[in-house]
This record gives sequence, structure tokens and C-alpha cells, in this order.
Amino acid sequence: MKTIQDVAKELGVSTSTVSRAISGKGRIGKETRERVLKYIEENGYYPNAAAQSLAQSKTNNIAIILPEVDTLVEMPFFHTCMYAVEEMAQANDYDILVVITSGKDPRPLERLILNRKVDGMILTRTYENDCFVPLLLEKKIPFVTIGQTEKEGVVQIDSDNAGACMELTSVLLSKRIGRIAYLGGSMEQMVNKCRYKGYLEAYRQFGKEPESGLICMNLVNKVLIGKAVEELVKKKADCMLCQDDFICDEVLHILASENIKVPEDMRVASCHYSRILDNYPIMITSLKFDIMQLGRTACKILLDMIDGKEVPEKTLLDYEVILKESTK
Amino acid sequence: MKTIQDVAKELGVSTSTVSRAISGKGRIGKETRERVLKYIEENGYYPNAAAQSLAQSKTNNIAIILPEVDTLVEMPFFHTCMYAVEEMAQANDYDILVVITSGKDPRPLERLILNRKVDGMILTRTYENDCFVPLLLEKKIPFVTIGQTEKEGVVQIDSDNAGACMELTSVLLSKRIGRIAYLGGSMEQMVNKCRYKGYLEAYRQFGKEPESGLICMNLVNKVLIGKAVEELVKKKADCMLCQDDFICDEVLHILASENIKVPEDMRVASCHYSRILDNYPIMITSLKFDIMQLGRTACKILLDMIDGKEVPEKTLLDYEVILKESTK
DNA sequence: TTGTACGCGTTATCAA
DNA sequence: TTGATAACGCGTACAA
Repeated sequence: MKTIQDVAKELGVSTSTVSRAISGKGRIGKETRERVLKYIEENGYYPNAAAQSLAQSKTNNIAIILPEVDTLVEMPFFHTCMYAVEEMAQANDYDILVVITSGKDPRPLERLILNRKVDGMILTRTYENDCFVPLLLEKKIPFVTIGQTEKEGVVQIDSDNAGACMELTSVLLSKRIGRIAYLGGSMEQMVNKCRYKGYLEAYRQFGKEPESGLICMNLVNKVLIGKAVEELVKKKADCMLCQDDFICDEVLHILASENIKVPEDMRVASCHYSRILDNYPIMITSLKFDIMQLGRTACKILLDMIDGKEVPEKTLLDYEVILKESTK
Repeated sequence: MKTIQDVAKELGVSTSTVSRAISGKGRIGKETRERVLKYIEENGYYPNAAAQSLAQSKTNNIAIILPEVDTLVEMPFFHTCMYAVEEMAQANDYDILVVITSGKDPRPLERLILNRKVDGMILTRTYENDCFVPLLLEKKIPFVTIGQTEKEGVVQIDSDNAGACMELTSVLLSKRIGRIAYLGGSMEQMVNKCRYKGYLEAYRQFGKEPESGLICMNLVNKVLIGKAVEELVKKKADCMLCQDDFICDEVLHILASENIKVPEDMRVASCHYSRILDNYPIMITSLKFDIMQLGRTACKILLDMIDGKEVPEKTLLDYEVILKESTK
């Protein structure tokens, strides 16, 4: 492997000249620069990342933190996020280092920081009382979250879940669908809190309040969803608003097996669209977010932070409300 | 940040002593070692990865190469692979660096190697005339492939796709399902070639040969699958053997919309199970592979290679044939 | 058993 | 504009 010294020697210049030619930093004669660049182009020279890292205290790596999810419906979100981040990182000469961790254990992140293996981090899921955020704040490492955070001073990028959910609920209400049941998952996840907030806010704007019996929370598995659906059917809810497509998928399964027709006997909407919903004969009203854009934006903002640029603390991305037959 | 020198100074020993205490290499007094270790435990010292990397020419990073897939059905395989690799890597103090690339462009990999950012690589999909393999071979970097490779001397880990597919086909044949149509995807992917081979081999063992009209290849999109299904129904095939669950998913969709009952009017089987198949009212006969084990094994073997250990060139992992109602 | 000193490949500071 | 040289933090051969 060729070093910068080899190049310098063969060109009859000093290492610093070569370094300057490559980096563009520091004054250097136009002619010499071109000579060096040409030599490198033709003979190939690739800097040793470790040496650069050591000299500049900069790794050109970022970490993306993914939660441990194993359902077919949850995977695509994080997978797509990762794609987008990778794409943006690659375009800026960064590599991404993937860490998978339950929401509880911050040690893998801590190790990464203390060993100085990355310049920054992206959290792809945020929790109430998040254990990662305080750690990253304390270590003063640049980081962004995809999803809202309660702490002050955390740079966060998110789809406007609250706004989207409010709009969706409002639309339903104005279609005279008055008794909208809310089927929520884990309330520890910030995304779920945001969506619920939007649901409540819509009711408020209509001067109403949802019946408490129609609100089901912490539906974290199929059994719980099953029970909730059964209850809500009995209570003759007008519509089932599902907090995410995992829940929606299961709800549609159950309704189908119970021979309850959508939308005739029950209307259904989801706060998150994924292609799993395309598996049903009927199209589902849902919220659609541009996850690629979310990932790209998060990555770009992180890179800006690493470069010491000023970045907005909060970036809210747009959404679409997709109305389909399921809420006719 | 504390360096090894700081630790040495505060303990009144030399840097090499500290280094030895940590690494366990070289002779060192038991007492001194414990003193150093205790100090580090209490006061915290974390080696600078770049400095280690530079001194030892070892990064403790491996790269995992993922293809650009965007269908809901294809994602889980690679996502699960990545999980497994990450888990095994983490357990061995390695970090994983994720690269996403179409099968055509080897430059991202080349850059990684030339910059010496990783100690080894895992290819998660192999192609006929793979462009990555020759590059990695030439660069002499340790790597393994998940999936078969044609080149000699490549360490590969794979589910026994050929064997599995052969067994499945045999079982069907012995159930008097004689005219098994084969619906295949891109033949550039090695996994697909293996499965097809198994299908043919099963027929051969029965002293038969499949009708050429029942073999459909390169069904890479829904339109092509649609046409193939239509044809095969006309030809009154007994069974549709789908090369993967993307195809199977679409086939089931089409059959349902055409009101063709499974298994009464048509039998269906898939060469790969993923949970997407759970979406149908009927359970599908399929092959099941342990993808977590695949990922873990691949990672472990790569780490062994990096350590200079002897590893088997070919590792074939087991499978299950899951018989369900769809082929009754 | 322990310490000294050099090398790993780059960047950056300071002279020239 | 260029070149020598000192960091960067760690491992290790060699000397003590």
C-alpha cells in the first residue's frame, strides 16, 4: 500500500506538499497541485483512514441506531431510514456504522463514543424517558433524533405525526364519523404520543371529546388487539383509527375473520401506511410519510452539525392524508 | 479524553506496562497488571480506536454489503441477516459498517478497502458473474458470501437451497402432483439458480422431466408474474412452485382475484417462507431457513478468517420443508 | 518484569 | 510557495 511519503518521494516533493494538494487546505502552487493530483490519479493513492482519523480527530463515520424489531410491518420503516441515511452519507464521503439495541441499554453507544469510532449519531426511534439522549448530551457528541424528544436542545427531525393525525381525525369527524375509536400501541414511543395528541386535538377543535371507552392503549401484541377490537365492535364504534400499520394489519385480519365488512359495518384508518396494507382487497385510508426524505434530512443535518454549522433544532416534514374506501 | 500516557503517569509506570496490562500480551507482573486494571476500571480509560488501528493495522470493523431492495417481501431477509451479523460482531468487539449497493458497482467496496476501514466483508447476495468477488479476491481481503459462488476458493455460507428445493419437489411428486410449474425470478441471482437445480434434480430422481411449458423464468415484476399465472392455469398445471415469496405473494393475489381456489383448483408452494405468507387465509407449503443462524455463522466464519484460522470453504445450513394445506 | 524509543500514516505548525 | 518536524495515541522490539 502506497503512503503519502511514497508519493512525495517519487515526485521529489515533501509530504506536506502532497497533503496540501489533496486536501486543498493551505497555500500551494497551482502547478504543483496539478502535478500531484495527476500522479495520484494515474498511480493510485488512497489515504489510510486510521492515520487521518488520528491526526484530525475525525473518523468520517456516523452511527445509526436501530431498535430491535422483528415484525414484518415494522422493519420497512427502519430499513428505509437506513437506506436513506446510507445514501446521503455515501454522497458525503461518510460511512455508516449500524448499531442494533433494545431501547434500554446505552452501553453499545457509549463504547462507540469513548473509543471515538464515530463523529455523530442518528437515533431512529425516540422514547419517553429516553436513556440514549442524556448520554449523548453528556458526551457532547453531535446527534440527531428521528422522532420527537422532550429534552431541550436536542436536534430532531420528524414527520409531523401530530399534525397529520389531527388532520386525518378532523377529516373523519367532518364526514360525520363521530365515534372514532383509537387503537394505540406502546405509549413509551414518542411517535405514538404525537399521534395520540393529534387525535385528541382534532376532537377539541370540533368542540368535542372522544368517549374514553373508545380509547385503547398499549396494544402491543395480537391478543390485546384482538380483545380491543372485540370490545369496540360491541360498543359500536364508527371507525377504528389504528396508531400504526402493525395494529391496522391485525385489525383488518380480525374483522375479515369475523366477517365484518369494511367499510359497511366498520370503517378503518391507519396512522401509517406501509405496503402491508396493500394486501387487503380494500384500500385503507392512511397517513403517508416520506421516509426516504426523513432519513436523508436527518443525515444531512447531522453532517452539518459535525461541520459546525448552525442547524434548526426542530425539523417537521410533511405528510399526506390518503383517503380511500375503508372510510367511505 | 484520557490517553494511555495519562494512565501511565498517574500510576507511575510506563505506557508499555499499561498497554501490556490491557492487552494481556507480553510478560507483566500479576500485581502490576491488577493495579492497572483496577485503576482503569475505576477511573475509566478507553483506547482511541484510530490509534490502535494505525498501530496494529486492524480496524475491528467489518462491512456488510446489502443489495438495493425495496419490496416489503425482500427486506426481511437482509434485515434479519444484518441483525444476526451485528449481534455476532458486537459479541466479538467488532462494529459493522453497512454498504448498500446495486449488484453492479463495486467502487464503494473498493474505496472501503483501499482506505483500510474494514478488516473483512460479508456479501449478502451473490450473482452469476459477480463483480464483487473478483475485486475482493484481488485485494486479498478476508470475505465470505452468504449464498453460493462459482469461483474457486471463496468462503461461502448458504442455506441448502438446492437440497431443500429438491426435497420439496420430491414430496410433491410423490403426492401424485406430477405437473409442477416452476415460477422463477431473476436467474442472475445464485440463490435462484440453486433452487431451480433442486427442482430439476427431483424430477430426474423420479425418472421424469418437467414439461418445458411449465417452466417460467425471469418473472421480475408483477406483470410478468400475472402473464405466467394466466398461462399456467390454461395449461392446467397441478401446482405452482414459486421460487421466492415475492412471487408466491403475487401468485396468491392473482389466484384469489380470479377466484381460483387453493388447493382445490390449484396447489401452491414457495421456496422461501416469510411472514408475508401469513396474510392469506390458507397456510402455504414452503421451505423455511434459519436466517439468524445464517447471519451469525457467516459473521463467525469471517471473524475466524480475520484471526487467521482455518475455515471450511463451504458451509451448508439446514432447512425445513413445511407442508401445509396449500398442497393438500 | 519494566522502561525507552521508535514506527504506524497523516495533518498541522513553523521556518525557510 | 514549500519543507522539516512535531504531534495524534497506541503497540512493540529492544534494552535495562
